[in-house]
Amino acid sequence: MGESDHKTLHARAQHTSTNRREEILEAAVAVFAESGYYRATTAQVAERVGISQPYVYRFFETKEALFLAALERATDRIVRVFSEVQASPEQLAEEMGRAYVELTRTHRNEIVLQVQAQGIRDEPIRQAMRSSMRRVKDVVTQRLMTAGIRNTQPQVSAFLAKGMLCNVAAVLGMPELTECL
Amino acid sequence: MGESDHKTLHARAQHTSTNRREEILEAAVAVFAESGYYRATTAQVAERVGISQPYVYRFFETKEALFLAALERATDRIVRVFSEVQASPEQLAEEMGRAYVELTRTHRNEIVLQVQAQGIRDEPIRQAMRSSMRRVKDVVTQRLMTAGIRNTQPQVSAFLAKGMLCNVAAVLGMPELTECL
DNA sequence: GTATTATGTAATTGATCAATCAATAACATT
DNA sequence: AATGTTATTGATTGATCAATTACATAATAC
Repeated sequence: MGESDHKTLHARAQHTSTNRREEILEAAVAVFAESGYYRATTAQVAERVGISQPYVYRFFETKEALFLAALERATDRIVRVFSEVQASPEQLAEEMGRAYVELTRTHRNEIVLQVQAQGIRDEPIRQAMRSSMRRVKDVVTQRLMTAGIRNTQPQVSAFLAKGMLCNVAAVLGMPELTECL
Repeated sequence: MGESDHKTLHARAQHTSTNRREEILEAAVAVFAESGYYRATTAQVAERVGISQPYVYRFFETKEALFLAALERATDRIVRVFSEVQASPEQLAEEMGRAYVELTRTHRNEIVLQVQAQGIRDEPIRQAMRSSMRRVKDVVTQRLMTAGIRNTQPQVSAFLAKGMLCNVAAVLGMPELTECL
């Protein structure tokens, strides 16, 4: 569905509709990551932005829709990071791994969101997570293939596997799990 | 903490206190796995056992305590499975992998519980999950070391990583993620 | 300078649940 | 029968929240 709807993009940080949407989304990432999808309240999100709770519903139809948007933003960033890594074919996988570890530091909240969403049983969220996994798998596959790496699939799987362990390590705060990757 | 409290252990499947506890725990695994920790209600668990909702609280002080017990049961089984695998040193890791994939089929619900718990932000549950990861890591390390495998840590990490991807594949119902491991 | 739209809030509702409590039924033991 | 214990429930409460409604104010246009 729609997400790019910017008419007004003055340099000034005005409270335009689009800005608000962004602010809310950013607050949502933080609040959901901190409290988890179910315990997080729309009031918390509102408070963080400095608006009233009902006003959130001007921008997102439901709490679920808000969460899905936050989740998509996280997936977008992961895909973007992978697609932007520059390295020689021999070092590509390694560099992408490094970039991901970096991501778990700079945008931990978005990673936390992904791990949370993996465990959520609501069908729309499960679907979003399946889509997320597919998108990430696809970009990794495409990059490794373009780099001319043979027998791509096992490499991709191993790469994703490491990513999943990274995630858990980040979420649980257990860096020791990640050391020997 | 305490769990063995059996005075009456007739062959007969009476409604002894211990039996009830087990029944509730088993129901809880299923209900939590199906609905997720937060959406699952103690009433659902009770209904599944065929008892009243308040009666659940005779056996578990809080919903959280019930979830923690269910989670521990899941971890126990994983650890047990790994500790019981028999194979030559060269095939040990491979066989343990196979055993785990088998586990994700025979006791999917318990695996689902683990993935869910990874994303839950309540401190007692996070602690339980850290403990769970440590226990699993320890048993894998111990087995690989005992089998005389050199440079254990990287092997262990790679093994755990694959496990995490297995989990996600199982939870999201995406077997294709697991094929090329 | 009034109509209209965008930006916002306060107040409220309707539903859901975890948890408690007082009571009862069923079963042993003496 | 009297006494005690174990297993169990119905009724209720207290709190939390997503979502709605109805109202207010500021900006823009006409």
